[in-house]
Amino acid sequence: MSPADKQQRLAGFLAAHRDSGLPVTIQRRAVFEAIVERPDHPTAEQVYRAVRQDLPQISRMTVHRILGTFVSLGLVTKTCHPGSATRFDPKTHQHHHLVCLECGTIIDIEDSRLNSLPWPEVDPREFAIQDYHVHFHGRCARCRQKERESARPAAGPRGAGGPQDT
Amino acid sequence: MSPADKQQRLAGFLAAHRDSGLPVTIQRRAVFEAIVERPDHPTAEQVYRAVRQDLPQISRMTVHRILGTFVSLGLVTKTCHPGSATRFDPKTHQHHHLVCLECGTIIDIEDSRLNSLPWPEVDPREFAIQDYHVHFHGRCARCRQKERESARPAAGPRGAGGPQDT
DNA sequence: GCACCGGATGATACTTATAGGCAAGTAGGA
DNA sequence: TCCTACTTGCCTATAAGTATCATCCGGTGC
Repeated sequence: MSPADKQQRLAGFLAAHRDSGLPVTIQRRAVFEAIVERPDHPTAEQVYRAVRQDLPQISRMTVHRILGTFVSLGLVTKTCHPGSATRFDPKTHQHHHLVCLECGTIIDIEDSRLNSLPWPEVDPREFAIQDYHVHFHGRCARCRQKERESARPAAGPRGAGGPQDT
Repeated sequence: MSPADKQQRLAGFLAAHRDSGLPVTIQRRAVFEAIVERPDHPTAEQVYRAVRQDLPQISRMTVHRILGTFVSLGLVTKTCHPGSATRFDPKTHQHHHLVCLECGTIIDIEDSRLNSLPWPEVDPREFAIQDYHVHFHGRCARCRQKERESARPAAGPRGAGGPQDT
């Protein structure tokens, strides 16, 4: 994330607080800075550990509460993957995800073709659709590499840079 | 689910166990029967409660283990929604979900237009996509009804059948 | 029908994630 | 600078999921 982008996100953060009448505490600022800098999709626990580098006395509970506040302010979105804790995504515009079925890594996808899908024909009295999100499931490079290495333990898995057969 | 469908699913269950060399225990059979009968997407805890009606002595641990086994056998799929526990879906063919952002209810969508989406252009060395899943977010009828009722507490929220303004 | 074996089960305790209450502290405005 | 309302940090509690290990049971060979 470029410094200019970061400044812009920070301005949005301040504006959202002003508009809602919420005070801008150093904890909120620290949590926000910790989350916008990350390219990944951290869990509350990961955010907590990152924030503790700046604010060692912050409590886990506070991080949870602040992340909840950010979600209601629309500053971050919640996402999740079966078998792992709730993750927080600093991107709020429409985008989609690649999810590794083994390690749970989430990778962002920006593909405009996916932003204009047909909405299913649902009776609006039954369900009011607001937006959608596509999860592509599969296996990331690291997990596939690990699998290749463990599949041939006797054939020299570290040999000559490894066979790039994909 | 019709009795014929259920018989077919049960046959698939038995075949999957035979093919994998796994024993068919009464616990596994009970968990499977509890999950195929449900039209919703129960959590492990809900499956546990349902199974206890037939097998009061079954442990929560066993239900978790059996559901994990079923996922690896491909008999059920895991799904999840931020803020709620992992849910299990007895449907294994490609389908999509409506997810209520308030109560977490998950409703199945069968819309063939969503089954042939363009896959994003990802370097196959970076990520091997296997399948995908579309989540539509919004609010279900019950939550919207509740909101309407709480939005006008002084205007007679129970009056004359309620204004059907949707 | 019976015995055996490997894997499954059940009880318990443990870990992790999240929530509520309350006193003390702090941001922001007068 | 002071005041007030909101936030924070701590403690405890709850829920979901996991690890371990002795015991039990399904499946198979005899």
